[in-house]
Parts: sequence; C-alpha cells; structure tokens
Amino acid sequence: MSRISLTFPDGGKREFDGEATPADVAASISPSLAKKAISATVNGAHHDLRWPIGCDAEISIHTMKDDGPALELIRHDLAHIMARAVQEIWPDTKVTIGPVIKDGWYYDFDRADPFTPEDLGRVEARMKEIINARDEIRTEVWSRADAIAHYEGTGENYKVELVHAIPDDGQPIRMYWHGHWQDLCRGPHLLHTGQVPADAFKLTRVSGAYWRGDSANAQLQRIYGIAFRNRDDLKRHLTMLEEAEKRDHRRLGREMELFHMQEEARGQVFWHPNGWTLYTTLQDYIRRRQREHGYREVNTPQVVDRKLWEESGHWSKYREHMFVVEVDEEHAREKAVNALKPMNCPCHVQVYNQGIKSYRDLPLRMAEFGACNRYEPSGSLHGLMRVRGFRQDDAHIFCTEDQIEDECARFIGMLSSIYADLGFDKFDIKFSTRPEVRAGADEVWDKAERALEGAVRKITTDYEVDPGEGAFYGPKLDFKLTDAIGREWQLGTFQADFVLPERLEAHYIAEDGEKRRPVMLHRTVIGSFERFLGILIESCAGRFPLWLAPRQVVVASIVSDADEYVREVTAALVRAGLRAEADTRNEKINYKIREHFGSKVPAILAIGRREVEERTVTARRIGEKQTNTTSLDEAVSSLAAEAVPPDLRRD
RNA sequence: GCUGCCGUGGCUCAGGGGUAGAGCACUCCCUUGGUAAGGGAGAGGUCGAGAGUUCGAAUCUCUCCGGCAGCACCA
Repeated sequence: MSRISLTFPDGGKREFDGEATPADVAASISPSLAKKAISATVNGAHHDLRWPIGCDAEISIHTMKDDGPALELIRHDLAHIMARAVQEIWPDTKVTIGPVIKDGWYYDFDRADPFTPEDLGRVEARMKEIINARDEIRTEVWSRADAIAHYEGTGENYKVELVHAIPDDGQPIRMYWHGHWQDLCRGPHLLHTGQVPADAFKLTRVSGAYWRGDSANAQLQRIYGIAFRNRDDLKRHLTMLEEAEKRDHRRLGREMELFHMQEEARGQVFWHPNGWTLYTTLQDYIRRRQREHGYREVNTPQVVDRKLWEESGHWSKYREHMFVVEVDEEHAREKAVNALKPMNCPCHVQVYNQGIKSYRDLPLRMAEFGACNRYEPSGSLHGLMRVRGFRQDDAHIFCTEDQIEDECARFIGMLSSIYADLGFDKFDIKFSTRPEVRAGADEVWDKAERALEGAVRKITTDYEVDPGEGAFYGPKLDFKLTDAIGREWQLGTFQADFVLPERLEAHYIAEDGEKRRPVMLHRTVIGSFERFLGILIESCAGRFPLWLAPRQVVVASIVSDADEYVREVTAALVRAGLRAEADTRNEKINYKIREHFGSKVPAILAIGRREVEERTVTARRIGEKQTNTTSLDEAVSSLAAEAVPPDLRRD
C-alpha cells in the first residue's frame, strides 16, 4: 500500500494511505487552514491539491498567505473564469492560452469580431456571476488521445495544437473544470471560483496578439486584466498608474519645454533650449567618464556607401530598416546608393584599419557619440524611448580574446558608477548566450561567455540568463531600466563580436609578428541619449538633480524695489557657473513660486525688501516647505558646489 | 507592419447636420503683493488631411496621415 505524508505550513505532519482523496486531506486540516490550502508540492513538483492522490507522495502544503489565497492563483483562475465568461457569452469564440503576468493576466481568443470596450463590461459582469456561484474547481487527468479527440470535436484547433505540443513523457494531461466549462491546464488552482475576490479585478484593455508570438500566424484578440487581493489594493494600483502618467516623459517634455516631435520628422526629436541643456550636460559628463576610462573619441560620417554595409552584412539583414539615400545623376557624376548610418561599428573598423595596429595598441577603446538613423517600424515608435534618429554613447573596444574578461569587468564597473551618479542604483541585467546558428569557434565562445558572466558575477548574482538568445556574432549582456509604468527598456549593452573584424578585415600584429584578428567589443552605457533621457525624466519626475537641471535657479522679486538687487544676485550666480534667471515680473511671489516649481526649477531665491537691506537671499527648494535665509555669498557658493557634476565632486 | 481606440484654439476637454465653447496658458490694464493660481479686459480655432453623401458637414461614410495601448520588430 502506498503512503502519503503531509507537511503543513505550521510544521505539523500527517500520514494518509495512498487512496486518500483531496477531501480526506482537506478534512484533516483545520478549517481556517483548509480555506487557504490551495496548492502543494507533491514529490518535489508544484501541484494542485485537487489532483487525485494515489501514489507514494511527500506533500508539503504551502502557498497559503495569511491574507488569503496566493495572488498568482487568483490571477490564474481569473484568466480561466474570463475565458469561460467569454465563451458563455459568445460560444463561437475559440480559446487559446491565458497566462499570469505582472499585476494580472491576459487571455487570447480567436473571434471574427473584435471585442469592444462595452464587451469588456459584459465579460466583467459575467465573471462576477461565475465568482458568486462559487463553482467547485475540479481537475481531471485525461489521455492525450481523449484530449485531442475532444478538442477536435469542439473545433478548438488551438487547443489541439497545444495538446500536441505537450511533451509525451508520460506526464498526464490535465483538464480543469468549473461549472460545465473546461480548459486544458496544468494547475494549480483554487478550490472554488468564490475564492476570487469579486471586487478586486478589472479588465483593462483589448489588443491584437499573434498566435504563439509569431507575426506569420493569425492575429488573436487579447484581453488584459489586473487583479489584487482586495478592492483597496486595486484602487491603490489604479491611483499609482494615474500618478505615473504625470511622470510620462512625453508629457513632462512638453510641460518643461524640453523637446517636441512632429509629423514631418516622425520619430525624431526637436530639442528645445531646456532639453538641449540637459542633453549636452549629460554628454559632457559621459565624455569625461569615458576619458577617465581610457576611451579616445572619434567622429565618423553619416552617409556611407552601400558597399560598406554590404561588406559588414547589414545591407542584407537590415536593408528594410535603413534610410537609403540615392543621389540623382543630375546632381552628381555617378549615381550613388548610400545609407544613413544605422550604427557606427563598420565606421569604427575603418578608423581602426588605418595604419597598422600592434598588439601593444590593444585594448584600443574607440568612442563616438554617434548619430544613427534607423527606419523603425511605425508601431514601435514611442516618445524618446524608441526613435528613428538618435545618438548613442557608442564605443568599440578592439582587443585580444584574453582581454575580454578584463574589459568586461572594467565596463561593468564604469556602467555601475555612471548609473549610480545618475540616480539608478538598481538595474536589470540579462545575459544572452550562444545561439544555434552562430559564427566563431566554440572555444572562443566558451572564453567569451565565461568572461562576460564572470564579470557580472563580480557585481551581482541577480541577473537573468537567456540561453541561445545571443547575437550570431557573440554573447551579450544587456542592462535595463524601467519607465514610469514599469515597462523595461534596454539601455546599456556589452557584446563580444568575432565576426565583424573578420568581415571588414581588421587585424593587428601579434607579439610573434603574425597577423591576428582582434575581437571587437560593442558597448554602450546609456544606450542612446534619447532613450536614457526619457527614462531619466520619468525616474525623477522631471526633478533633476541640480547639476543636470536645465534651469537651476530662479531669482524672484517680491516687490519691484528689489528688482535691481535681483539682477545683481542673478549675475553673481551666473558668474559662479549656474544657470540662473531673474524673474522681476509684476506678479505675486505665490504666482512665481507656483509657476517655477511647476516647471521643476529646483531652487528659487525670493527677494523682498528685507533681503535688499540685509544683502541676503531667501531660498526655497522644490518639494520643500521651509525657506532658508542666508547671505548672498553663502547662497552662491553652496548652490555652485551642488551644481558640480558628481564625477568632478569626487576629486 | 498588425489589432483596437482616438484626432475640436499652445494645454486639458465639452459640444455636435445649418458655418464653434469652457478652464488654464498668452497679450494689455489695475494690483507692489512675502513662498504652489489677486482682479479685469482682449486676442486666438473652420474642428488632422482629402474625397463622398446632403440644399448644407466640424458633426454621417470612405481613404490617407498622425497619436495612444498592446503585439511583432529592435544591428
């Protein structure tokens, strides 16, 4: 006879014989625990208590939270409940898949007519009915043949495909039921639909999504939902999203007069004085940091003959995404086909290839604030985050295979330091390893992968590995930050490349006098100024640290008798290197304060009769209530000190 | 590029088959007022573009352009 040993969250143990049913198990648990007993680990695998138990098993009951069922289970079952609601309302709709995602879930449907916002209301109402019905949730084990026959019979061709895709390794195929509705699912699940809080979820949007994520496949209708444990959490989440909207860089870009974009230059940026000040201040900073780390800056052409792109391989792969420039014969002696450079790499190899390089020159670190243009798909454009014209903080390091590790470690050190200076102490790292189709010998890949991963491990073990997702020319590390509403964007990157030096015939003379191929390391820290500034704007909600703020100080008069002194104070600040402005308009100080703090000026010096007489200034900082009156000299020197960029402050 | 939604003055938005409205911003006038909107007056749009339906369209239909969300893409 088989036995089941149960371990409870409180550490207690209980033994059952192998024929125990879930009901037996549930009965042995205290009522309060039973309500929360939803899933378990059976023989090491995560399982649902609803499964027939008929074998030797070590079961640990877990995932119970004191405040109710695990959110993941709630969201998971909501996906099923939504699919059921949709099929009950529109029986001809085919179901596909519906996973749990951040904050909620989605489910993809195949249906001739798209869902309208009103449809979502109907679905939501039906879902609440299902929840209130407290239908028991059951799981059955089916044979593969039965499952396929069933889905073929009901015309659920996507499910047929899914069953076929389940590896045939003896694992049972599980069917999940509530009411008269069923779905293919491996679990785990709640005990009944009533365990889902009926007032803490919301269907948020519909959109198209390709079956299996492949644009060659049919496009399905995806419905997204969000769910929380209770109504308050849901409300909090919605409020948070509203707040995040106020930090949207497109909105702040307009409000702070940083930049604008328009139809005639789609996907490109018109930087305004404030935005350009920010941009160049950041660029100056990056330039200093690069110099500090041994980079030499170059500058290469915008318009390059297609010949070079053919040699580099970009023409065949990215032709559709390049801005091609054809010079007409009427204006030139020969017709030439060029392309705006979509990236700087081949140009840097051209610089490298001038003259003969020795192993003594390596590692050779070549940087360029390279302006690139890519004809990105229209639907991918997104404010500053994804544009067609941008400038990278690009650099290529030409080195030997043995130098990869050291260069990678140096790079990550520099990147961490720069991110920290700019207010990002945390960022996500992704490590992508060799794909199936690739260039370069396995030994070189071994070396490069080890070098990259080793360098990362020196700073953190918290990184994601994407096996097989590396470029065909080498492994890569990506560094990501999130925007106001949690979308992730890739900024920094570090990639080893064994291919381009070969294609463009770069070489150096080794110690033994032989010609060798250098490895080329492609890297960016902030990625592009455009995207990084988008992220930076959102992360600080437009309240830049003083050294970056486009307008650092406004000196505002309270009465017109102070105007002359206001101009004197402003001049002193400007002399000290600050971006200071005088505001002597005939407006009340309240009005001026509101306006300047509204446009995120970090510091305001208010000047009234008292300050004129005492030759002082009264300062107030954005976001702070209190004011601080000091002598003029004191104010100027403390602001000037704060305006020094962090790297220069360290010395 | 695909699916859906949207497109009214600089911004936020109302209206809606008979030739446009509010608040903020802007200009001018009054107010010299101590730390997140003092008061008044004025100027500003032909309603994304084109075509169609209609006696008449910003309002209905179609096409295109653009924006937003998601998908796909991202050297």
